[in-house]
Amino acid sequence: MAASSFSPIPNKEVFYTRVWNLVRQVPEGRVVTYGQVAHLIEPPPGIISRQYLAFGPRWVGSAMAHCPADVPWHRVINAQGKISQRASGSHLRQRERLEAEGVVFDDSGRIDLSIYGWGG
DNA sequence: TCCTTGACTCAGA
DNA sequence: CTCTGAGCCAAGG
Repeated sequence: MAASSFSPIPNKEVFYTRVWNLVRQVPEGRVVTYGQVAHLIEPPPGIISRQYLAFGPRWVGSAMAHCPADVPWHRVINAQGKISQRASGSHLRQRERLEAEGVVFDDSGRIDLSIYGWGG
């Protein structure tokens, strides 16, 4: 009933902010996976843990789709250690930025998370 | 309001 | 190693 007078800030907005805040803490030359981000941050209140486990990583992806310019979005990759190719074509610049930070790619275009993974 | 698309991950074959 | 299906959310037209 309280939501009739004004537009309340969706929990997803808070979730996005937490995602951006965590990504900003990723040091240069390190990478982190979507699933790892979803696991490190605190999920919004009222969220079902089962749904969070299933779609948490996708929410992180949605958050990165609208992340501010100061967020090192290029340091976020998928659990396979590879860069997700997207229609925007920004994945090309993502690899370019990572290589500029000293990240080495495998012959298959995969990054060794044991070395470049955040906390690894 | 319905339908389509999407920066994901895991398990099984 | 690669390929497929399930999960059942969010944003835009």
